[in-house]
Amino acid sequence: MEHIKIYNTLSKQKEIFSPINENSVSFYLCGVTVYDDCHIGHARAYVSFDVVRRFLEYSNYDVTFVQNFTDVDDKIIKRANELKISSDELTQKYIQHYYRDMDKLGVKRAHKYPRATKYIGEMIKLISTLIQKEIAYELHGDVCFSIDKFPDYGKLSKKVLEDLESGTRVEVDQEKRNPLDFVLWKKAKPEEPSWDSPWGKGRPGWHIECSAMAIKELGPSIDIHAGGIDLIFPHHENEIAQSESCTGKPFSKYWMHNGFVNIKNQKMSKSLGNFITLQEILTQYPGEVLRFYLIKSHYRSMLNFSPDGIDESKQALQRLHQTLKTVTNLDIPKDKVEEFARLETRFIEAMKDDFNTPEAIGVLFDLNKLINSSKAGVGLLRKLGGILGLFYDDVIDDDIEMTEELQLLLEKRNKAKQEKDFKTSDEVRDFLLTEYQLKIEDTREGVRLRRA
RNA sequence: GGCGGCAUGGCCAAGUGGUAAGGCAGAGGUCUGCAACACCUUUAUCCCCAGUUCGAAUCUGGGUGCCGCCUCCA
Repeated sequence: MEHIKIYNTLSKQKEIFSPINENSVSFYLCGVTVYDDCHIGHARAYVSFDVVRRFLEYSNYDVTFVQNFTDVDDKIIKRANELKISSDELTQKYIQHYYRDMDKLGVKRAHKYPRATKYIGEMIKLISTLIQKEIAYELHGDVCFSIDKFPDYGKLSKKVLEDLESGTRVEVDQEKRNPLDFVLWKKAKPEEPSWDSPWGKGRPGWHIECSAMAIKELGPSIDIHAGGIDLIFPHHENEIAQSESCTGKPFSKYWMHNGFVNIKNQKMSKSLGNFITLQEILTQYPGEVLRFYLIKSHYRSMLNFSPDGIDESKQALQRLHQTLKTVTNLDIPKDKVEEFARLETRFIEAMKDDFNTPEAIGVLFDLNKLINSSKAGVGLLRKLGGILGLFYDDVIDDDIEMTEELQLLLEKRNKAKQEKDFKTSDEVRDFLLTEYQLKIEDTREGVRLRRA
């Protein structure tokens, strides 16, 4: 396979990836609304597309990666009011938390993190254009997008308008021209952050920000636009409608969407309240273990979260690390060049096929076996792991604080072992296990403590 | 009600027309005072029924079960 294939939500099939301009790739990823901590679902999205980005970069594309922060929104206003702080204070805090969590997961920083509130001017321009073109209309200080003016409406989500209209869950505002028309600009209510506009004080609707930021930072037509599967409708559908109506150009060539993280067979989401924050999980597991767990299944499939799964991942990842630690020869032995090359090809082919990380990880374990049996060639493992964003930490064991007491116990056991007083040495081991929940392992590199 | 996705060994998970990758757990072995770790070896015919085909987990039709979207959501 020569080309990278990407599953495009727009066509519902895998397509050969061919960016608009030769070697450069413009990549826009929908970021978080910063009113709360990120959970495992967010991690999946950002890790998934981090892998996509890394592989494109590995394939010599010059990637410009932009990811927004939504820092104006109903939930932000509500939360800020509850906490009696400003929206700005609230969003600053969670933006920092975002960086903190993603750094631990080894997610590369975007080239730019535009924030919605810094692009109000751009949004007003877009909305004005839409009004001029009579695609948008004012309604009591709000501005709505008239979906009937965009014939392609529904092309991303494959929705049929009539079906949507009959849906019982769509709240019908009688005055809208079409019940499905969405708000571009919201009239200000008292006590809310607001900006001046040709239509009076107000704030932007949700969808317009991404159009404004993507167009401003990456141009009217971008290569890849990505986000969670839940954003397909209405968010991305609306982005397409407003952007393409405005510029007259295709908004994004490829649309990529990651599947959900479920927990107990139910979508993990803030509204359902069944989420586990990254902060929580990252106190129990190293970031790399969670990363490994997430990319162990394909980014488009559903992932049913379970702690057992993470334990399993930890165990598996540890084997790779062990090889990295014990095999020191980076070079591939001369008589096994072909065998190594075959594995490398398999890995790259898997990645080229819509970023098949589970398959690629499978190859990593075959490679692991080959390296161990030939006691050499560990450089390739490090390289391929790097494409997946693994091995950024050399140690994945939890840090165990070496207290004086622990130190004494270990010395006592060592001494007993040397004197072949195994009764005492076993007592120390049992003691550590029951009192500290720590396991002792005698490795070639010496004694190691692990959490039981 | 409309639209879409999924169903592979005890668990997780690739494969999507040519006779089932990989991981975890389990078993056997090497190592070890014993363990653990690590390493080596080993373990399935793919939800059900009918059909297409020389050949299907992979295609078609019909079931059953689970999930998601249609409202803010990665």
